[in-house]
Amino acid sequence: MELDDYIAQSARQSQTMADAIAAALRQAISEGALADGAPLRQAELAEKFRVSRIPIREALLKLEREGLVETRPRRGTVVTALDADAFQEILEMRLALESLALRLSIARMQEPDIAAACTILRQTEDALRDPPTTHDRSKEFETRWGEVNWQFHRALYHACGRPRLLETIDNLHLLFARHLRVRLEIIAPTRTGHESRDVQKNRSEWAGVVQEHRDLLDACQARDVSRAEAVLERHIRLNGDELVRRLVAAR
Amino acid sequence: MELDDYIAQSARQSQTMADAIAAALRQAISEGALADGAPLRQAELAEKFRVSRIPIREALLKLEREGLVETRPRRGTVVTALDADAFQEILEMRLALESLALRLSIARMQEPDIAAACTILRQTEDALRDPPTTHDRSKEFETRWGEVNWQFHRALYHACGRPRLLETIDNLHLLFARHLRVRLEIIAPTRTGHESRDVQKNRSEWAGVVQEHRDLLDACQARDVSRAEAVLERHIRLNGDELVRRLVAAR
DNA sequence: CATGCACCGTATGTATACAATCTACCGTAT
DNA sequence: ATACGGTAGATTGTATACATACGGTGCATG
Repeated sequence: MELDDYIAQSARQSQTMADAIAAALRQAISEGALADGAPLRQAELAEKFRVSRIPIREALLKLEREGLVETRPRRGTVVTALDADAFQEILEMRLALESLALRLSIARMQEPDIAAACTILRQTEDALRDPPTTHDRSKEFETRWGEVNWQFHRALYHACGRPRLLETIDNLHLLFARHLRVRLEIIAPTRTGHESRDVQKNRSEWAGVVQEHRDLLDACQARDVSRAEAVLERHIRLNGDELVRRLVAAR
Repeated sequence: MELDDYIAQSARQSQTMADAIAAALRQAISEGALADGAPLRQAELAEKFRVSRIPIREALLKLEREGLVETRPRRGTVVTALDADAFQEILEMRLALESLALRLSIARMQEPDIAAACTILRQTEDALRDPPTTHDRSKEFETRWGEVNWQFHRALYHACGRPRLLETIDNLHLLFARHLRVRLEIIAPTRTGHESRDVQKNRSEWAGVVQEHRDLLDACQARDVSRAEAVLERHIRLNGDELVRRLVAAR
């Protein structure tokens, strides 16, 4: 997918070009279309998006805010590269803030909130029952699954009614997901002969995740804060530590 | 203090005008020189800072990132107004993240870190022993004290070695401190006749804060994580809840 | 042969100029 | 009198053009 395609999606729903471009770049970077440290030259992007460098610069500033890119004055902007330490740090922050959001959320959760989370959980299960067959669809599936997976978490936190907290959590997740994807591709690139085994392995991993989600929802319904937090902590830690381990092993 | 003065301070140490202007505006807003909801018109700022609107726009984008201002497309930028709920939210986030930072910090603290915190604590005590006499100096004193107070917290968290975490905490504190200042001015404006009583009251409050800081440092030296966290939580909560109470009572 | 310096290409930072849109005011019609 | 629509002013968003600093290459020199 080229940058040109990203822009078309968000062009009309944003009120300014800078916003649309920021959204397009955000998605492109998040999907791993640009490698760690890849330079983002203003003139090049301006040509691609058919705008001047002004909205490009403003879009890059927004991305810098989110930690997706880094700019050194007069030396340009590059996609942020996160090492294992940074990954660990983001994980710890997620743990602290998502625990907080969950705790606050449980106290204020109503029926509709639980119903929404339940619906998404079912979608997750459906997605899991319909595994990808070809290699091309495997990656698409992975992306889709990652999204719906995060939607579930968001649904649980939504009732907390803390906009800044939710925004920060979203931001951290974005960073997390991007580097999760990039690193996994580097560490375990899907080779032609090993597709099915990789998918198989992921399927069983994901089944575990779904189970944890179910536990989480149960605890929320029961308004059992301490159990919910324990499950969430374990949930995040399991996935995160697993990855940090692979990262450390790979370097 | 006029905006022109702010710029002079940071003009030479920043590499771009946008950065310098962002720093100047940040300080101005933080000090409460601009009221909640005050409009920041680009042309006006451009004239004040003797630059074009381009670096102004970029500075405003940086401030938007930090939550100090809010921009609605084609409708301009205003200083962010925080209500009691937002204040509560920021307090909760501080609690979660500062606890995390402190916990991580204690595990990695070395002698120099403790010595640095100790030095700052002593400065705090000195500042307290030298109270302001005139009304003009009272506000200046308050600002200075707030800074050194925060420096102590920073010193404690510094050893954690988590740059993103520290940045986020700093950002939250900036928002917190700004609105603390603005709200207190609104709620209890220092009238000519009541200066000394106000200062007196603040002095006893602050003495309590210093005592808590000492407890905190003790717990860190003893590497007693749970005690340190308990003291910190109580410390932040006391100050915060006190303010939220006043805010709610005042509206 | 290594090292330091000067020049040039390239990319970013900023100024000026133009376009688009929002707000406020005023006139008109009901 | 009030509500509605249109126009003018002001303000933001973007394009184009210019200024400036960084990095590399080549040459001169010790």
